[in-house]
This record gives sequence, C-alpha cells and structure tokens, in this order.
Amino acid sequence: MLISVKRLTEIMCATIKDVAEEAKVSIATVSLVVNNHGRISQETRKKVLKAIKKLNYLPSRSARRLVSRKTGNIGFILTEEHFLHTEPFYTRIFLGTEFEARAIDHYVLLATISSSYKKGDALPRFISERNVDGIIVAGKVPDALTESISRYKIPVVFIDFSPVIGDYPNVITDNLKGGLLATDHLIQNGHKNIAFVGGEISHPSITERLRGYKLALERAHLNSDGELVMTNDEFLSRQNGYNSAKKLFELQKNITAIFAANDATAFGVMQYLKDNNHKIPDDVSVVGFDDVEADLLIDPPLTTVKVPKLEMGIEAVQLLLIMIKSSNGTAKKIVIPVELIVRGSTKNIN
Amino acid sequence: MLISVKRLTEIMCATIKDVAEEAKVSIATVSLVVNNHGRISQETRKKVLKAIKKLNYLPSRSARRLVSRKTGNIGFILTEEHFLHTEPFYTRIFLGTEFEARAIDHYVLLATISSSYKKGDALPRFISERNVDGIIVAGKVPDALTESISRYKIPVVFIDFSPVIGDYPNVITDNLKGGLLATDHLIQNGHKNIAFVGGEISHPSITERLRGYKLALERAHLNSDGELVMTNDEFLSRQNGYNSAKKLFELQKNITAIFAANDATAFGVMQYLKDNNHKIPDDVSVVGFDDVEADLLIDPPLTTVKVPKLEMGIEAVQLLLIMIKSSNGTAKKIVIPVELIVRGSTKNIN
DNA sequence: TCAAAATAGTTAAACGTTTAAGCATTTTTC
DNA sequence: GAAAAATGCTTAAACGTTTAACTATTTTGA
Repeated sequence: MLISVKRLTEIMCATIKDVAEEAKVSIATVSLVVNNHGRISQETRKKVLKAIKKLNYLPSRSARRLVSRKTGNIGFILTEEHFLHTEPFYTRIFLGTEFEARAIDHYVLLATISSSYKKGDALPRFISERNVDGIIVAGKVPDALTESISRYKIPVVFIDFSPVIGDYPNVITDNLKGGLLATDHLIQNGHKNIAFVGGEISHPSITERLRGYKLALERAHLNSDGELVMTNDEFLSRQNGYNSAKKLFELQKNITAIFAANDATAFGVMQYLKDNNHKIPDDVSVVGFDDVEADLLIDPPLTTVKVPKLEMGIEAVQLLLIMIKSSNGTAKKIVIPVELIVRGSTKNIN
Repeated sequence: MLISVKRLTEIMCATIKDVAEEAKVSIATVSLVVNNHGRISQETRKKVLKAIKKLNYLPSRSARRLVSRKTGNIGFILTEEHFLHTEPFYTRIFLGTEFEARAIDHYVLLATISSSYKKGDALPRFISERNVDGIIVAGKVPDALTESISRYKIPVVFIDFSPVIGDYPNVITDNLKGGLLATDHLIQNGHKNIAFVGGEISHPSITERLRGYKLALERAHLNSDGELVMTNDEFLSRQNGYNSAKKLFELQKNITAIFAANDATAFGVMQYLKDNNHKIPDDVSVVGFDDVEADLLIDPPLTTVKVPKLEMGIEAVQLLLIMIKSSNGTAKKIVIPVELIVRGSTKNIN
C-alpha cells in the first residue's frame, strides 16, 4: 500500500533502493547489473532488469556524479561572433558534438565569449565552477583565452583552430589539400588568371588554404606572385568578399576565376559580380570553401570544398573523452579529409 | 604537511570539510554561512568567509543537487531548422536565457528537435533523464512535441509561440502592435498600395502581424481585401520573400510599399526588387519585422519592427524560475512590447 | 578428501552537501 | 531571580549512487 502511494506521487523517480527491494537483492547488486560490473548470475540479472523496467528506474545523475567525481558535461566554447554567424558553420560543428555526446551519455554546455576576450576577463562559468570534465573550443579564439583555460587542469580540444602558443590536441580540416583541390579544379578547367580572396587571413586555416592555392599554381607553372591575392581582416566575411572582389576587378580586368577562402566570402564575391554584370560562371568561375549550404537564393549553386562539420564535432568529442579517461597529455591532432563539390559556379573555358 | 600536499594535488577542489577545519567550525556552520541561512555571529561569519577565500572553496554542484533534488539546469528546445537559421533570431533568444540563467546560477542545456517531430519520437535526453528543472521551448514546434513534453510534470515556458492545444505560460512579442506600427508608418508616408508578404503563415505570430496590417489599413480606410496579401509556407523565408514579391509584381504593378512579416522575408523581397530594377526606397518601400541585423550587405538598411530578443529569453527564464519554485500551474503570459526602427528602406512619397 | 580457487552476492563506507533537531549559552520578561 | 525566549553553533541523518572488502557457497585439483 505504501509503495503504491509512492508510485503515484513520484511516478518516474524510483531509486536504486526501490529496485533492490522489488528484486529482493541488495542495492550493490542492482548497481553491478546496471553498470555491467562484477559477477552476477543470469537469474539475478534478469530479476533486476525486470524490476528496473517495472519501476521505470533511471540512475540519478547527481548521485553518480558525486561519487564518480565527474560531471558528465562537456563545455563548448566559441566566440559570440561565430555563434551568431550568418553561415551555420560552427553551429553545425556544435550539433556534431551534441550528437556524439549523446552517444557517450554526456551533455554539452554551450558558452560564448567575446572575440575581444582579454587577460583577466571572466571565463565561462562551467570552467571556474568545474562543471565540465573537458572543453571543446571551436574556431579562432584570442590567445588570452587559451592561456586562461590552460591554467585549469582540464582537458581541452580545439576544433578548426590551433593556438600558436602551446601544443594542444585539435581537430582540423585538411586546408592545404582543400586549397589544392579548389585551385587545381580551376586550372583543369582552363583558367590561368585565378584570384584568391581571403576572409580572415589571420586565421591559420585561411593561411593554409592560401598555401594550397599557391602550391597548385606553382605546380602548374602559373603566376603565383601574389598580385591576384586579396586578403583583408576588417569586415565580416561577406562584406569582405564584396570589397575584395571590387578592388580586384578595379586592378585586373582579365580574371576568369576566383577561389574564395570560405563560402561566406564567396557569397560576397558573387554579389559583387552580379551587381557588376559579370556572369557566373560564364565570365567568372567561383569556388568557395566550407560548404555551408546556406542560402538557397545563391544562384548559381556554389562549387566548394566540403568540410565535414558534424564529423569534426564527433571526432573532437571522441578525442576529448580519451583525454578525460586517461588524463593523457599527448596532444593528438586529427586532420579531417576534404572533398571538392562541383556545382554550377565553375565552368570549363577551353 | 598533509594539508599542503592536498593543496598541491587538488589545487581548486577544497570541500566544505576543509573549510570547516580551516575555520575551526562545523561543516553545518560553513553551509549556513554560504547559504545565508540560520543565525551566525559576525565573527564566525568572517572566519568562515576568510577560510573560504583562502581555500578558494566552491560548493560542489553534484552534492547540492543530490540533496536539493534539483538539477540546476534549464532545457532549451528549438527545431533544428530554427537553430541553423540564417538569421540569428532564436540564437539571440538563447543568449538571453543563458544570460539570465547565469544570474540565477543555472545552466542552459540546448537541444534541437526535428521540425517534423511526431508522436513517439524521442524527446531531448534531458527530459527523459530528468536532468532539467524546467524547459523553455523557442519558436514554433509540432503539437506532438508539446503533447509529449506535457506528459512529464516539468514546468514549461514557450517563447515566441503558443501551442494551440492546452494553456501554457509563454513570452511573446506584441505582434499585433508591431503589424500596426509597421503599416501605420507606411500609411503615414503616403503609401496607399501596401502589400503584405508573409513567411510561415501557419505561425501564430505571423497571423497576428497580418491582423495588425489589416487593422491599420481599415483604420485608414484603405483597401485591405487581401488582394495585396501574399503568403506561402513552402520555402525558407528568404526564398519565400523572393517568390512572393515576384508573384505580387506580376499581378499588381502599382505597389509602392511592402510589409514583410519578418526580416528574412524582407531580404528576399529586396533581392527581388534589386534584381528587377525597382529602387528601394525610391520606387518601393520595405518594412521588415524582427530586427535581426543580419547581413551588412543589405542595402539600404531595413526599416523594421524591433523585437527585443535577449529580453525575451530573460523574461522566459524568470517566469520559469517562478514556476519551478512554486510549482504554480497558472499559465502566465508575458507580452513584450515592440518598437519601430526607421532606417533607409522606407520613404515618404508625398 | 580437503585446501585452494572461483563464483555470487552483501556490507558498509564514501562522495559533499543541506537541514531538522538538539544543546548550551545568554538575554529578556514579569 | 527563575522561567521563557532568543541566540549561536553542532550533531547527525539524508540525498542516491559506486566500489573495495568481505562472506558464504560451490567448484576444482592433487
């Protein structure tokens, strides 16, 4: 009778004790069954499992955490700017981490920081409150942040960025390869005057993409002396692309192809081309990088280098988990392969 | 000596016990000081506070949660579509909840659901695992989700949406008023042929905005018979705006102003106007809704109805907290006032 | 046949808090 | 001046797990 009253009031909150009573075993046995530890006979296991099902039992996270001294949480940090980005690049990476975190029974706590973070600024709460077992940092962040975080002895994995100071585990795309692929594609389509338009050139990924571009040109014995390279850090990527394209066409009129360091920049470039009556891809071919699949209004669809964003998030969580478990300090680096996706914005001009 | 060893190895993990020892009081006293409960003398309080500072003590969340039977977490649910939206509307609302959650010492757990969620589909983990004290649902979600959630006895607050079934607390914008403001602004600027272009017309907010539009026209004794109303649910908002504007101008050539039900739609409308050589605002004035401040390339800057997104998140958390504390079932509704922001996309044609 | 080993389960301590109840003091009240 | 009330702090139980150490039983091996 008492039990049935309890059931009614706390419908879904059976504890390990309730299960133990129901199955007529000790709570330790229940725990051992739940965690697949210890030596439990088939009969007992079945009894316990049945009781668990009957009472709809779920172990209390708080209790587990208290005793395991783990939080079961993973912190995800990115700049506010990146979070509010028009192109859902980092948001997709976040989704990847969420996905993998679920698989390993963890939660992801999202926090944004100012992109002008400086020494002494407050860190995300979950760090100072030690409410995470590990941290994922996505995208470029100020060195000051990296420094602040590394004071705490918490495992950290960087995604799509590698701080210049220190040696941290990270998950990055094969930016050099991507730059090569994109530029080679243009070369193979008969282009000789290929420009590079870079968004945030201070971002290491962009530098690598530029390196890929130059390497491809050199290999093809084409001019790679930087006259056709336009980089700028001042604005948001789209605007950047727009302005860079403008400058480029004011100087050089015979450009037939542009490799933009990311899709956002490419969209800006395309906007400029449209506004100035250059047909894409008939007059100018455009290749992007990231494959954000952002805006259906973009016409023609953009040829771009696909970056597997979900996968990057997944890899980062897996890497982080290893570090959490082993407290292994070796800075493993994972390079995610890229792939060229040919769509309508490029054309063979031979 | 032992203590100093402990200090070295567990730098920032002093427990209440360590503090009690340091201050030479019982752990209960420390707890009372920390929580401002009970009757503690000034002297003792100071001693304890000093010890806390010295040891850099922070109460363990896990332990607190275990004993308080609260998780200290708030769940934030939105559709994947909304999360990956080009315009940072719901992401800003999320930021608002994060902000307020910090103030009340809670964490926000973000989860996305499919916008085609149907009965029986899995709910976000934090619900079934009871890892949140309350839930915030942002934006339009399928009724099936609302139904599934309401089975669990967890407080829920909706933001920018109100389910048709049941009676839930929510935080919405004054959409009717916004529609009135936007349309009145156009009327006052001498426009007589004012079109309405609506994104997801099945969203209650959009319906209200349309109602505001109609009401304003009626009051001004202008034609409001729906000939100039173009709604469509098929595509993403931008594309929707583009297509709707197209249809509109194929039928009616003398439209001088368009009220778009949200900024994304407005951007699509503007794109169409540009592509077809209608000057904004000289030929056509455009008003949006939301004020997402999305794309700096948008030219001219959009006149729009500002929705205080951060504030909505804040209000929702406050409302939710009241519900968590009081387990009060009354469905309070909060209507957030809106404001017209006049920028360059509208013009007086008198 | 009997010690050793393997099996199957239990006991009890620990994790770090909160808080009701209790116990000395000191202060108030008449 | 003694009972009552207020003050200030402590004791100990509770929250729901995990897990090392232990016990009892069965199996194995020579």
